Amino acid sequence: MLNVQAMPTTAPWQPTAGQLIRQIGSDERWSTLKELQSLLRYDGHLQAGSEAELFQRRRLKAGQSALVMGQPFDGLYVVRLGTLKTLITNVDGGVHVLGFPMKGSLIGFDGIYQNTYTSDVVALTDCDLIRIPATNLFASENNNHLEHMAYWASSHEIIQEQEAYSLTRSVKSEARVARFLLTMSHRFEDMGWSPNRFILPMTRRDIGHHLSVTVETVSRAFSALVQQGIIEVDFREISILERDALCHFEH
Amino acid sequence: MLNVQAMPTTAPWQPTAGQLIRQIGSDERWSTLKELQSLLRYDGHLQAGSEAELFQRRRLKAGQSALVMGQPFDGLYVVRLGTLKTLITNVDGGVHVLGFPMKGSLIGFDGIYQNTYTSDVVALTDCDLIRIPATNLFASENNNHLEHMAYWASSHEIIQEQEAYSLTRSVKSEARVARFLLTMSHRFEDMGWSPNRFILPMTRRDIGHHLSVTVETVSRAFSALVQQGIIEVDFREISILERDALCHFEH
DNA sequence: CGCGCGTTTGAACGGGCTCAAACCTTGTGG
DNA sequence: CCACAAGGTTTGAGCCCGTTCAAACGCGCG
Repeated sequence: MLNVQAMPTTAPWQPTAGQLIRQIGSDERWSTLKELQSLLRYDGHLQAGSEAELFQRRRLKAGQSALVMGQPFDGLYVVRLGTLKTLITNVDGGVHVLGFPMKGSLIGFDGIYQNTYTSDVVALTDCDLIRIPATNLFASENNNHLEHMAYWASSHEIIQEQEAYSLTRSVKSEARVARFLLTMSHRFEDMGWSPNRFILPMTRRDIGHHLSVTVETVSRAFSALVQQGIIEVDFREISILERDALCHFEH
Repeated sequence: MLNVQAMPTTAPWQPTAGQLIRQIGSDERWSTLKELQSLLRYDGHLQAGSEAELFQRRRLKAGQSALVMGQPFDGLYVVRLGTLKTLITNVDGGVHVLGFPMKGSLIGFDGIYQNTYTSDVVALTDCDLIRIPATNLFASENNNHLEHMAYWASSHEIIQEQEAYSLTRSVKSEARVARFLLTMSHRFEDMGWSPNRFILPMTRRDIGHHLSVTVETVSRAFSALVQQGIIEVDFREISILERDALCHFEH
């Protein structure tokens, strides 16, 4: 399929080309509107038939593209399982990671304007997405609570971007990494996992591209936090020992 | 006048509380749905009655707050005239300017999630806003094309934020300032004014807070561009002499 | 006028980038 | 199963750019 990846200079993962077809497993299932509401934590009232309305799921293996910049908009996706990264690529090849969608995140919203996705979304782990087709979104004859929900959720996404925005310059890299870890910790806790011991699904490079620092700086910040006894690091596995100290950094 | 600037540590702007009432001038007029569509550049088809539907306008003098963080969501606003700044303030008083809404921009979208605005929006010049009340937005009994439009426009805003996002670290400050000037130039051109000669409505400090650099760095970047003969600067007035050279910087 | 604020420029410091090397993990093919 | 390759991670050394501190000037407004 037309999965033309944005490639820096060399080809990252070639296999993605043909796999978007194969990703449709035989054990494909469907999700209800009710599950969507639960994932998005939409507190609006349920309506009759919310169990009957079905949405297709989409499986992705780590490294596959969920959305490709430039492709025509064909709907929104809600993450049911796994972690992805949203990134934009400059003309000169420089990349910036906008965020790391996880369970309950809404992706593809940027494609509504001008019917084209404006960022790439790549799976970092095996993922399970729920597709909200554009047709369902805008063919609001009887029920427009679906659009309501997407509308509401996208507002949430904007806020998250704003928060991530404060992770820019002028704040020492160590503080930014500390804040990033707290954000991840909070998100893992939201998903029902341990907030003090988790495995980062992304590379140091991804983190760096998200925080706008280099790989080395991220690594050095981790080492510094370890040396202060605030966290423990074993490659991707992070243990938070002194949460208060970590919080104290983001000031 | 009530031009109380955002100040750290001490009380922010007390007056705003009572002023939201007084801002309603006597010469208040109304806007049609058709004007809204034109401002937002929404290319959807017009519907019957789009001339009849009326939306209240809201006048602001320079320095007044359009939206205050924490206040309950009561609708969206579309900028009809003037320039504002959207900013968030950290707990330690550090501010970050998310953007500069101008004619056609949609503001207040972040308030939909949890019914509370999450950022401050302050008028830099005298402004004229069009209010889209929450009641109109969500009471979509017969017409939901209003919500469609807001939905669509908010997607546009997200994209703009993404673009601004690439103005982070690792890009030399001079290049970021150059890019900022090009963005402003483009926006002025969109509004029908000269793209090569315009007056910046914001201070160097605001620009710095937007690009995450200090006032001095912005000033030095301007000076450097002047010295290279690329632009001319007379306080707030900017003249672009060598657009190509300016474009060449953002690489 | 004089105060506050915006703007500009200079000098010195420091933090993050660049370049480089070493180690480890992971996946692939023989 | 092992060897090898590719890429992720860590650490070090030196340099550059943006910050910080400081001072001067212009402008608007009370």
